Amino acid sequence: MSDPQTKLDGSSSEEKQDTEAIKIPTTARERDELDDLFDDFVSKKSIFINKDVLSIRHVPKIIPHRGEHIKKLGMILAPALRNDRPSNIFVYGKTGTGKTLCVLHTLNRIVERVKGTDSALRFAYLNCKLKKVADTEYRVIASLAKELGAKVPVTGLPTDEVYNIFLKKLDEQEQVVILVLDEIDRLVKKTGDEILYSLTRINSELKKSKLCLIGISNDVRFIENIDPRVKSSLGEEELIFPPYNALELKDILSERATSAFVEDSIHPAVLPKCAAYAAKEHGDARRALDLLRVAGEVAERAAAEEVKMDHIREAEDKIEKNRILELVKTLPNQSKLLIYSIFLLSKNKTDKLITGEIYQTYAELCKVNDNSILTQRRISDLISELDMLGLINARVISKGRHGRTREIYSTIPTDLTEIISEDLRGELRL
DNA sequence: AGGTATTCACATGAAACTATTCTCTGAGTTAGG
DNA sequence: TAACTCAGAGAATAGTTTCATGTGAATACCTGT
Repeated sequence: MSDPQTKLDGSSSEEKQDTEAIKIPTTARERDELDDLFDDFVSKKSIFINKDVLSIRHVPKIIPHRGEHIKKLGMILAPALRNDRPSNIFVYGKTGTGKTLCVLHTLNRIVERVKGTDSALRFAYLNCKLKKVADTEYRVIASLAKELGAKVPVTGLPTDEVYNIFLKKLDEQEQVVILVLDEIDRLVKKTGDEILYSLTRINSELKKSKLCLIGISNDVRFIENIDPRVKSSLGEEELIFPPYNALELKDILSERATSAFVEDSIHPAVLPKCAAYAAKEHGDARRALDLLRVAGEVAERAAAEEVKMDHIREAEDKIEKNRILELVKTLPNQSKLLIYSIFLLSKNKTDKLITGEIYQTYAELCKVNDNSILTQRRISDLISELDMLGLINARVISKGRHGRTREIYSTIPTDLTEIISEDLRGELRL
């Protein structure tokens, strides 16, 4: 999959089968533009060697500028090698600072080390952000139990029953189990800290096995307002991941770029530019990698042999547009109607809009679309939400005798509003 | 001219209501001993 | 008989509505010069 050569081979043979299946004799067809395009693509050298290296899921062998952290993690977790319980760890850092990466890397290495010996050690990783998987107490415990190989029904059992199943499975054999709870702050925000309390207390109920918890959070204030008992036991060891600065980001990028791109296919100014862009956004390595990947794709599509600054600029634009598009797509229907009315109004009007006229347009749209009309009170809240998302700009002003209202204008570039409007029109049957 | 009161058009808060999702329970079903 | 499945009840939650109160400055009105 990762090797472009095999990928191309695979798809071309598939294509052949397909054409045979629907019985279009290739010889009878005139060569057309598409054939040329495919030929071009196949014959041309790709500037990528392995694009997967730039994806978020990729776990690289070398993690630059996190040596200290990995070492510390290793030191804390090392007792597991001797079948002792390592201290619980609380890991904190903003998104894209390499928390998850370092933890998984260290755990993989430990498991690798244990392989072949008789000490039993395993780890389970759970991302609490994922809806429908780990966003309630029941689901977390059920997922954990599943990770350990127990069968748990999706619903129908009392929580403590699932808890018992989990406990039983855990205590089946003599082993050290390391539990990684990623984005633990979300879990606690949604369900409270009871699970954490029971998980931190679980060791006293276990006879054979030992459990070690690693909590990963994006939010440092999170640890301040949880149950002090949980706090002290989860935070036996704490590890803070500071954001990367531009120089470190550049190192990370060049590290990955060497295995992702063909040699000499990146203009020297490109990596610093990517790094600077991400450093601006609180040192998020994810962003930097994303930008580089998209820039590479842009360059490849433009048949360039080198990723240049122009490609970066285009990629930046593209990523931003994608972000907005995704954001709008995931909005609830009522908000979509609202934003569509804002687009409609701002098309015919140059100056700023106010809540009242938006509400009117929205109400009419609802009628046409056979949708229930929300109250102005609610719309007022929805407008604030759109403002927080950065889709519109709104501020409260007082117009004296003419009352107090919000001044609103869309911050989305006009060419994008056209695209979104088209989408919405189709989706909302307007 | 200067000061005060009014007024507009919503903003903002709190409480109440509603629909949906979770969790729990008990009853029915199934499979294996 | 244990394990599983499932429907229904109650609890929790998110989304909304209703009602009440707050807000800031343009404007209307008043007062004294």
